[in-house]
Amino acid sequence: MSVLKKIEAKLEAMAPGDREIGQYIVGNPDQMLRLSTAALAAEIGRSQSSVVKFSQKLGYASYQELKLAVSEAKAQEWQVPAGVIHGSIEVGDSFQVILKKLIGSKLLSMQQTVAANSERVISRALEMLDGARRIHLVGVGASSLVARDFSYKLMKLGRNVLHDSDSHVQMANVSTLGPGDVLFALSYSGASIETLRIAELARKRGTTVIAVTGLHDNPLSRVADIRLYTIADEERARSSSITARDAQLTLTDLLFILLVQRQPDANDYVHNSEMAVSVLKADRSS
Amino acid sequence: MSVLKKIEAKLEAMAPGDREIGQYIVGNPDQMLRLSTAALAAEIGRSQSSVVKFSQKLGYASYQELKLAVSEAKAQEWQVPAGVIHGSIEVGDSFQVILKKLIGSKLLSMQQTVAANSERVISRALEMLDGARRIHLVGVGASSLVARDFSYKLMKLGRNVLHDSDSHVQMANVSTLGPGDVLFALSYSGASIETLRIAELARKRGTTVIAVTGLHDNPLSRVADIRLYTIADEERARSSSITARDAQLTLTDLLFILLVQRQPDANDYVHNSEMAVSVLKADRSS
DNA sequence: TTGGATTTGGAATAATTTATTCCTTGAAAT
DNA sequence: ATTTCAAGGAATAAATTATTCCAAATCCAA
Repeated sequence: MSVLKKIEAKLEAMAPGDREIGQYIVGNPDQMLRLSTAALAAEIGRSQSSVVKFSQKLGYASYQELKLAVSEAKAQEWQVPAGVIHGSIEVGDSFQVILKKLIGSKLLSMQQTVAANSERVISRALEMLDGARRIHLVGVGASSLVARDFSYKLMKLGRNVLHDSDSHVQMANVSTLGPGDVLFALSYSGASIETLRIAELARKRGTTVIAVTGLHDNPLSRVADIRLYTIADEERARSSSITARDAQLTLTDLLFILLVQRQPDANDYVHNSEMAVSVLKADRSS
Repeated sequence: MSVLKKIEAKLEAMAPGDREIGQYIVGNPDQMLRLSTAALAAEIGRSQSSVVKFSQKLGYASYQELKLAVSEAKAQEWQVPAGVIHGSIEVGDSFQVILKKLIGSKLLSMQQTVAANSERVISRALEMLDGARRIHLVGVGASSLVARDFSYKLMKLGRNVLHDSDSHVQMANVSTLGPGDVLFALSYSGASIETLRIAELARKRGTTVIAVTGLHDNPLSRVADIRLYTIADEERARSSSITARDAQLTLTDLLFILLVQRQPDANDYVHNSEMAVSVLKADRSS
């Protein structure tokens, strides 16, 4: 946990003097970094020594160490840039601000998505995908694109994959599935009717269903054998479809890479398929 | 630019003593953060005052300021986790390491991609897209998925969009284009034959061509009126298709958001299209 | 070359900052 | 009421940082 969070958490239990110091640091980390113990003490009307003692009570060897920790904490915060999480992209924003907010939201959804899925569940999903006779990928709308992207990657690994962007075709394909096959269903809402029906049908036929949905209760994940979750900033319609897609891609990319890890000859497959495609490239200098 | 890069750049022009100090800091930023001027001086066998002077020559008011700058620089580095840039995902990597590397590469390509396109070029592209009678999106393979994703978004804004994943159909569509239309062509290599031919044809018909390619010389961007660039970690086949796609998406997402910004009624369009889709959702609790 | 000018960089020292010690105060416990 | 102990500040010691000054090295121009 970052120092700032740690201080914030302990604030309650602190003596009044220490609390004032803590509040100041949490509230003004930037200033604090450029203040000496005496200056900080003056800022809040306390003694210089109390600031030093504050640092030590938190377990740091020196005030400088505390500063380093604060600096680091602020850095981690950059990762999820200040003001980004709670502020959607606004009409008045400058180009630079939009860039920061866009990348910030993307990063946040990626991080939260990987954090939302335990290694255990991921490796169960891997087992299933790895052992599957056939993998059927379903999704509609934007999720369909992610499904297709994942299907390309799985094909590169020589897997037996089924995907069509037309949900009727998807439905028709389900009737050929059975035990030993895997249905990989993507839907951020977890409520897309077509995807849901297909998952239900597959389940009935004994096919293992892996669902990738948002982290809210939803019908699709209730149907599934293995539940994977994606996190996007739901509130903001303007960016939500972007981050929901990024989250899904992060998850499928992760699964792909982990499959490559456990398939010794994966590089050959990938290499061969890339060679094959390169025949369709023009000479770059032509 | 980060202090470390700045120091590295100036290293050449420095006096021997300063160079030694600079090298140490660049090489051991972590240690440096915990060293006093005297300790750092002792470390490399120089005088304490020379360290102070070094800080001042770099334009910092004090050694502490330099430390803050270094700490910040290191923080930015964290964003692109240490070892990620130069290390691809290896077979022996643990789950946690893979997560970090994956997100690290994704973040890096997003950041570098937005940095690679000047605001000027982006706004020219926007002008074109905004004023276009029709927008024709082309791309094959993975780029086709990005093209489709972008086309969905443009449709949400009520734009006149043309896209088909079949390159023959794409080609057929080109013949209906003319001046006032825009061709948006995606290809990381910039050498996909179909996309290239389509772009050439469109150009001949007076259509404005916007190309999104990797940052190397390539035939597609040579044909284009407006050149946008994507950055991916080329070297590593295993992740390159992932980051190339992420870079393309970052760019198209950015364009989409900027279009929303300049279209006053955009929210209505987006809202309406989302309402329309929600008819196809099951009740989440059902 | 040679002699002045400039730069480099260290020693000494001043100034500032940090850490410790010691003491007072006040609140809780007995 | 007395003891105990935590809180917190004043004083001071220790350390770190900044400045000044000077010697040596280096660079130029004549």
